[in-house]
Amino acid sequence: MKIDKSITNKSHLQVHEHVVAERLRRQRLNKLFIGLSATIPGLKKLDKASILKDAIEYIKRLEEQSKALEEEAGKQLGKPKHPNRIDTSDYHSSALISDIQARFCEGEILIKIHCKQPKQVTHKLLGELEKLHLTIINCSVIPFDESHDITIIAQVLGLGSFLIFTV
Amino acid sequence: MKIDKSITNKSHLQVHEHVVAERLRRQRLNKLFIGLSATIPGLKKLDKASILKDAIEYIKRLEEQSKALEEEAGKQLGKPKHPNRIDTSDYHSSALISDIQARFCEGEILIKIHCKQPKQVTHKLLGELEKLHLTIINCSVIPFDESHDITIIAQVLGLGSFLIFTV
DNA sequence: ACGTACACGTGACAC
DNA sequence: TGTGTCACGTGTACG
Repeated sequence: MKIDKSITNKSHLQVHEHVVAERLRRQRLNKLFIGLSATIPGLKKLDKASILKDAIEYIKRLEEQSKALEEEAGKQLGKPKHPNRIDTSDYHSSALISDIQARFCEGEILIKIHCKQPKQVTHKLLGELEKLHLTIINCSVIPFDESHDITIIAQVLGLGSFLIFTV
Repeated sequence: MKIDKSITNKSHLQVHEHVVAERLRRQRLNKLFIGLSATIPGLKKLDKASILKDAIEYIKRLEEQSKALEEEAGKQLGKPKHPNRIDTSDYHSSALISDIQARFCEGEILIKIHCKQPKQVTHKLLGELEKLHLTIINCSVIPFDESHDITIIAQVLGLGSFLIFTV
């Protein structure tokens, strides 16, 4: 049974370009398969299905491991549920700060705050730092999206550690 | 032109089984592709090539992160003297920086450097950040004791985490 | 002989 | 419009 070539109005040249393109695509895919298999350690079967399967498995393992390590790093500092998060209810109640979060690591603290009135907030914060016997090393205020980001670096007297306030 | 079927002595039933088997294999592969794409966060194109490419990329990112976290954990347990210290020999060899130390916590990195020529050092650092596809959020330079302290805040593209360079 | 895996060319669909 | 991606059936090689 003869197939009518006229229904597909592709020229022979176009058809050949199509097969060439498909060839290129295939070998591109295969390159990626090889690359993926190279990134996976302990892979014995170079079967495509095995590559994909072990890739999924490996990614999940890495994610669990990373999460576990991060939690462990956080636990070493005390607070279990939200690692390194400290109480910031006092600042929230002042209604001056739209968003604040804080973390600390090894005696260093990082606090991020979004606020509208940087002057009042910084003044308040510097007062708090004063109460805590902290030495201000650096303080910078930059405008960002109609509000401000403030970064404060403070140092604990006596201790060598720093407090990093990124407001 | 008639094709001689006798050279391939497969029965019709056998041929059809072959077709079915290939179909099953294909859909098994596709299931794995879907599964792989599900394990990769922040994946927009569901293209096969993109899935493979982003999978490789993501695995490498996770490996680096895990390695970093492991080093951190190891140093915290084993060497209590300078926790979280990373290799800075490259910068030391430049003789531009008198002292540098780096720490990181929860995907955030803190680097402290003492240097005499802040311009060159910051330029060098910003170049490195550029290479790492980091977005510079803030950069401040303050004079201190005849040298300078530089603070750089950068953000990892795609990730929500920050890199804090306090130079 | 059988099952499995792969590359190939081809038609179809989408942007 | 063509450029890219996909699924399909088929031939073929390996264990």
